[in-house]
Amino acid sequence: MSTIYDVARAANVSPKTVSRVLNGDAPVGRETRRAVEKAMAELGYVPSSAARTMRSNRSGLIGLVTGAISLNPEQPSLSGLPDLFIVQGVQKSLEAAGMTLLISDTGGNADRVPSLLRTFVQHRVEGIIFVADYHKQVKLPPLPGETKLVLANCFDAAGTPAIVPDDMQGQRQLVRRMIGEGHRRIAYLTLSRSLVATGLRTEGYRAALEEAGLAFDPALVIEADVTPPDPEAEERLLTRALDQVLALSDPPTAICLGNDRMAVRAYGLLRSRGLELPRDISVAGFDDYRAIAESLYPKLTTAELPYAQIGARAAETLLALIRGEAHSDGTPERVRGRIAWRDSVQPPPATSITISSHGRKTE
Amino acid sequence: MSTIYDVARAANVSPKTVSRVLNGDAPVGRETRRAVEKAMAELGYVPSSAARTMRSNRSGLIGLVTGAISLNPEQPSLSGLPDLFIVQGVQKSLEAAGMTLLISDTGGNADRVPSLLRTFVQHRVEGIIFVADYHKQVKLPPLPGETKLVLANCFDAAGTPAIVPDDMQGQRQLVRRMIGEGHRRIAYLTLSRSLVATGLRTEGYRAALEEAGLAFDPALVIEADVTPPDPEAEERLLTRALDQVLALSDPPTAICLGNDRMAVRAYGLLRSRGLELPRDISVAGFDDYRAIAESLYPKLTTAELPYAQIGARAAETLLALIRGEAHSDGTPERVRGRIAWRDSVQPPPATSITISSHGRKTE
DNA sequence: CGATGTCATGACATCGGTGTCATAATCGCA
DNA sequence: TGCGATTATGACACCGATGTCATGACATCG
Repeated sequence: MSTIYDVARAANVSPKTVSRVLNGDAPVGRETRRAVEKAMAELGYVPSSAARTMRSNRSGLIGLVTGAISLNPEQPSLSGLPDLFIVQGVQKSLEAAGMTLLISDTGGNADRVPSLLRTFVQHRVEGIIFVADYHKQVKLPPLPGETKLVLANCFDAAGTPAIVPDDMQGQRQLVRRMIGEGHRRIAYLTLSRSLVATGLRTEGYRAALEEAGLAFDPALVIEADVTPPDPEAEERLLTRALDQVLALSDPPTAICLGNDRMAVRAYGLLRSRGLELPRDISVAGFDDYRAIAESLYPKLTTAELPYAQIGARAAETLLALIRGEAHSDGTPERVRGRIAWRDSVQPPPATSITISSHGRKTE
Repeated sequence: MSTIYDVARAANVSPKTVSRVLNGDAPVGRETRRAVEKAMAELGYVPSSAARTMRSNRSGLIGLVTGAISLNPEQPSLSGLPDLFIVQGVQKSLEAAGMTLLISDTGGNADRVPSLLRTFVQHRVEGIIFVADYHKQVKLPPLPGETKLVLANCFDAAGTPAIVPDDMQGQRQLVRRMIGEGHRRIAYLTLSRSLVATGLRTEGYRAALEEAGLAFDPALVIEADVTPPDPEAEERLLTRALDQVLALSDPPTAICLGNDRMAVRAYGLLRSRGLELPRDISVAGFDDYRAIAESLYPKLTTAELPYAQIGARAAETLLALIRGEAHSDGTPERVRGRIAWRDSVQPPPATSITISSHGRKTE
């Protein structure tokens, strides 16, 4: 593998001049530059980032830690893959900046984080991005002083720069739009209440109701999922919650589920109770897990978790930190997702509106 | 950041001795070792892989190219994520060997491969793994002579070491087991015939029939999907194919679909035709895309694509190559997946068996 | 016209490890 | 008991870039 010296010799210049051509950090004569470029091409020269790193302390590497890639046989694929979209977003932004991504996976085992970080330090990464599999608070092991760090899809108590999804706005927009379709009684069967997202989304749900002048009915909001995942409990909770809201004297015409996977199960349960979707009742998910949402019939209306954007923003924030631009105001940056409006939410059936004393629409 | 010299001074030894403690490549006195380790701990010393790479030409890095992480907005998530399990498998094996993974994503754009490879060369990766999003033949741009390369989930004409799923055996085992449940008429609605996997799986399907002494009926095998994905065409093809086999005078009691996503759609179509699953008809998928297979009702029986294992084998093969162990026999290594036997395949209904002239079972 | 600044280039030291070779002490065994 | 093998350690050069400083040729300006 040829070196900068080989190129210098071939172009009849000094190595330093070749370096200048490479980095464009000082003027180089037109003819000289041409000669150097020719020599580089002919020799197939590719600079060694190791050598550059050593002298200049810029490795061009960014470390990323995720638990995402990991498939945990015990714990199927609840969180699973989606946060890889975050990685994708990160990668795209970093590549544009000429950085290369070093990805490590905890394999679901938080104990391994220190060891992964050590590997990163060995490679002298210029910054680290920590990606969580779902919106949560984390506590990271202490990092060697100056390390630049950004959190994606999570945040910590120390005010480390963080990018998270705007769960509140997501649910709010979704419910607002459902109300726009004519729904007045909207149930919300949530993920485990222990999740950060659940609190925020419930806020969004209530905000949307309030804006529309609708009363908040606690009977319509039920925690119907658990963390960590447990197929049996999930089944039981969702079934009970569904039956509970359906049995209300004034039952909902639409149901929001905590995520798209819950929505899949809700489809099955509702059908087995003789309801036809989306005619008899509307259903909405959350996450926009496309492999699911687009395959179902009817195609699932849901709120997007803007993973790719979270990744992109995390990368941009980190690059800014590296450039030395102060950035952190201590509050996580919230990224708003789109509403994926598909077919599972339709205007409420006329009968239902009539039955419920909230009828205001015609026919 | 402290260096090996700092450690040497603190431990009162030469830098070379510290190096020996680090690498364990030469005997070091018990007391000396202890002193060095203490000094390293106190100084928080982490060796610079850049420096090591320069002198020893071992970067400890492996490059991995995938189109997988990429989300292509045009082309939803057909292939999408599953091959990330390959990455996971690779990572696990490499980490055990002390290697770090450099991951690059083509973003679905093959033109970017050369540029990604250049980045890898800059970082002096010791080998490269190329991961495809589905089993296919690929043609890679020429690599600088000696580069160690392994293909995962794909293969090329040049006989580059490659690891692929054993599609033939997967389908064969699946069908064999369905036959074991009593099915005699099994339809197979395949993915696009242009896919490598389709040919192999059809072979497997026929092999299983043959072993059971069942005749192969071409009317039961229909191409019912397209590549690249096109929601409209997919819908049309699957609908037509389903109706076609259901209308046969001797209709199937079970249907194999080309993948799990097709199975999801088949669930919907079959139900909308008044069939109850799994009572009236059995359905099987392929891939074992768990987020789907386990969420459906009934839970989908399917053949696993052993992504994690493919990744692990690819990593092991590459490590062997790097160690200089000749390995490539020019034929791709096939990795066999498990059958994920869930609830969607049940014994055929008695009536159906009676009607079909193949009846051999009772009741 | 001399002082100063910019362009273009090179010499040289240096980043932090490790390969090579040398050296001294100790050990095993003929 | 003597000699080759092994243990334990250090001196030194070197990997391939780049930072720093120096130098000469022009250009600009007061």
